[in-house]
Amino acid sequence: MSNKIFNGLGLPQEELIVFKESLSARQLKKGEYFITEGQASVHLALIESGYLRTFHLDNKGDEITTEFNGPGTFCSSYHSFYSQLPSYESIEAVTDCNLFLISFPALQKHYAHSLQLNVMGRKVLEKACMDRDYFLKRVIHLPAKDKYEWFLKVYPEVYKSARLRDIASFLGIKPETLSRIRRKLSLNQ
Amino acid sequence: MSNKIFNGLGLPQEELIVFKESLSARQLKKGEYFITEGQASVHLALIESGYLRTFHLDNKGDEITTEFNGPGTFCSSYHSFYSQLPSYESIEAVTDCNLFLISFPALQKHYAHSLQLNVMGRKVLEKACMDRDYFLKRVIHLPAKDKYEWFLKVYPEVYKSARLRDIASFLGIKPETLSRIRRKLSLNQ
DNA sequence: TTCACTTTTTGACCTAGGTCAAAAAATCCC
DNA sequence: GGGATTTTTTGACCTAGGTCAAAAAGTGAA
Repeated sequence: MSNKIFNGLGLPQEELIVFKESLSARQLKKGEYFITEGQASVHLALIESGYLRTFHLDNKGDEITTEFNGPGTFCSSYHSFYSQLPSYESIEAVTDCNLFLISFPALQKHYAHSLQLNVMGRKVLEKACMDRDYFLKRVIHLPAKDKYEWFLKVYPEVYKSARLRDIASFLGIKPETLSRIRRKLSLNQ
Repeated sequence: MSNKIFNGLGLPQEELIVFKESLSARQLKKGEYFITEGQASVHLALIESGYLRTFHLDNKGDEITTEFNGPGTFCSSYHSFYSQLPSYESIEAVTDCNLFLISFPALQKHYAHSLQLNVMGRKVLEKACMDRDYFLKRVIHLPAKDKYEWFLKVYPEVYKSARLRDIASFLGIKPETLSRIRRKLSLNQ
């Protein structure tokens, strides 16, 4: 079983073995849901392969994509997972995925006993926090074309498999606008 | 010394006493800087009273305010504090402030020994992460007027002391636009 | 392969919010 | 308290990106 993912966690060998025992493997086909709006999210996923998309409906009923997550990262509806309240968002497989799942109670049990696992949790959150910070501070207010170019750099894999309209809503622009940007970029060479 | 702030941290009494020994008090007058762009941020602040504003300069040289922090919360340039690299943002007192500071090495020492402190650190980050998530997912793309009304609800205190232009850049709109929104809202009754 | 359905593209038009400049109001500080 | 400085307000105008509708291109199940 893919050790690359696990070594990236920074857990000492002994702790890692114990942690792994709480994981269960899960496969998702493209289009299947990992989390459905309205249900509390019981599991946190560690992505081994594939990409997931987080989205919710706005007040007009349109889907707004808010996250793409790939290999080596944790994925869940943060709000729902930490509060154990119903999720206001859904998470769908953009491609076929292999996940490792850990349940909320199992994770809490580890947190209560293991300092190292808390350190890991803290670091994962620090990164998540800094990523959101960066997006909020440096990306969200750029003109549409610049946002798309940023996306191509940061999510080169997602670009290949996600729908144009999901990429558009992720960047806060309309599909028509993104389509026009793509045409303009392809004309430029 | 203000116990309300400390009891909110969820540390058991013994740990709290040890933690407090690493803190030093600091006062800031309105307008004074806590963190200056370009310098590594050595301290994390726990705010006892007052409000702080985090901002950076965009490529046109305009200030972009990205955070307001108030009593009971931790404040620092996250990126700089966790990486110990020079900060790309500054933090300024919006009102007179009373802070408790802890240095990076002191915090790391506590983290290495105390499970409870790790739990606290993780929970603070979970909240910070969820707040950013919410802002990014549910607020940033609202029309200007709705964003301002959200701000009034969530930051009623900041509204009283912060400059209009800082609130505007925080919401990603121009001061002229916010001024017009305020007029419209005041006409509506 | 074809038919039904979904997604993307294109065109014509519109509007929220940006820009620029100048007046008015608020704040600072000697 | 008064003159300098900063911030906010207002008006006239502009533009990036949104809206609506219809055609074209993809996708997929039978």
